[in-house]
Amino acid sequence: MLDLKKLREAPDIYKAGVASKSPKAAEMIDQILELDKDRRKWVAEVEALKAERNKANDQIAAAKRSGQPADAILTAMKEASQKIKEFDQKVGDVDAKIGSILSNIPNIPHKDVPVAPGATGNKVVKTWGEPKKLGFEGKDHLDLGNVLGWISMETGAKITGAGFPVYFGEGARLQRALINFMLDMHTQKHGYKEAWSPAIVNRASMIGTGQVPKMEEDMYSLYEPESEKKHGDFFLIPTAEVPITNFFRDDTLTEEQLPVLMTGYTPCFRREAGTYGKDTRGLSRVHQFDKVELVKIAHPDNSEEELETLLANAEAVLQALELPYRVLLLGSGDMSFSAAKCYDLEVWAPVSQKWFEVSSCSLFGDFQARRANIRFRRKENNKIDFCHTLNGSGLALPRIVIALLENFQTAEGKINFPKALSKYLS
RNA sequence: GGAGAGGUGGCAGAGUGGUUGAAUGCGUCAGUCUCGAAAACUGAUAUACCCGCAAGGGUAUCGGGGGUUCGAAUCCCCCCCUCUCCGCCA
Repeated sequence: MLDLKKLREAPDIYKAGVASKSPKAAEMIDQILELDKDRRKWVAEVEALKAERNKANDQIAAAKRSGQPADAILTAMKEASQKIKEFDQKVGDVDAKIGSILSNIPNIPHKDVPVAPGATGNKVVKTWGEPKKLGFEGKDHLDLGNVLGWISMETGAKITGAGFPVYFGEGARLQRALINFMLDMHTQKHGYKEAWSPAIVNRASMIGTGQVPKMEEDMYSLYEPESEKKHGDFFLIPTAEVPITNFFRDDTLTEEQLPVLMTGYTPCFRREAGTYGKDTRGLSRVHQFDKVELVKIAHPDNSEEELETLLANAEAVLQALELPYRVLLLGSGDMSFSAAKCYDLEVWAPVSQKWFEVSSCSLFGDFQARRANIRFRRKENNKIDFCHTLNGSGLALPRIVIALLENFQTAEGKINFPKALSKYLS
């Protein structure tokens, strides 16, 4: 959620910022400013009326106490109250309109972000390791997974539907191994506190981190509007970012508590509507997957540095797994709705001959904190201010499995997992 | 799922239609006292929004939403949450 006050003061800066992510959304800013003018007019009027009514109420109370009649004020106030109700309605309507438009306007990019449409602004800022050459004709991850009996897309399709992989044997164990390996690293080496959370959240949480209302269609929803019985307005989480960030919704933290560093494993559920036929082979794009997430609630003064360490924490996983990767700084057109600055980590798969995105490390500024009302109190002046939020995958499993299988396969069709995993796979 | 009790400021806890943004206690902060500290005393101690350069003024907020009323923490309705008992269950 953008700050309406700042938007009012510097509309052009915001318009340019929003336009660099979504030209269409930028048009909505003028609408908002118009409505805001309206709103303030009505607020001023209704509040003046209420002030009058409050005074009259005191008079009525005083009259009653001393046994005087108050009929004249009473009838006058009856009318005023009717008017107040009408004006309140108007204010409420405008508020709702502003709120619904504002909640559909994306965050504006940080100054470091290249401004360019689509993915054209993305910049490779780092590469680590050498893209591997196998020296023999390898299989891609799905063929390997099938031959080894570790991955079955067919079984998943039978019990659920397309895009729900089932893992068997060592393939199943590999999931557990990766989750434990990553959680141990982040809690023991990087100072994160582990959380284990529900995978179902309410609407307020989805709004808090920005998935709803804009991307509601991409979310699995448990709401059944046509049903007589209530099933609650619930969603399956698309990422642990949602529950973990919302732990702090409506909280006012002390300055000493910042930064909050939290990690957690959860399953993630994504409808991926409209992406059919694009990079969908095997594990590249699935509807349910597992992920270890990193979340930070940071002080606004040093949130940019926190993004760099968050990125380094995610990179450490890939380095330990000896997987060649590159870091992309996303351009404005390719960033997610809520992000102000975002790095993608992409890992190389030598048989698929592709880079696979395994992590997005994002700084949201106060965009999510405003929506979720996550604040802190400054020690020096006792004033309350919004926190900054950050998060990044650390990491998502399926594409790591792709990279592990393809990079570490032997000519004999076996997998020689990197040392870092031996403790978890032995 | 059934029955009951409850949800008030940072915390505890009054308040059942009118000078209650909310008694009182605790906590916190500042001051007095002290070599310093404790104690005691004095004062301060919410958030959001609107008007205003500011000083300041105004409005709203007692789990959330709606209603009754000139006026709601207080009355009515719906929802959420917590606790106790029963049922069910990994």
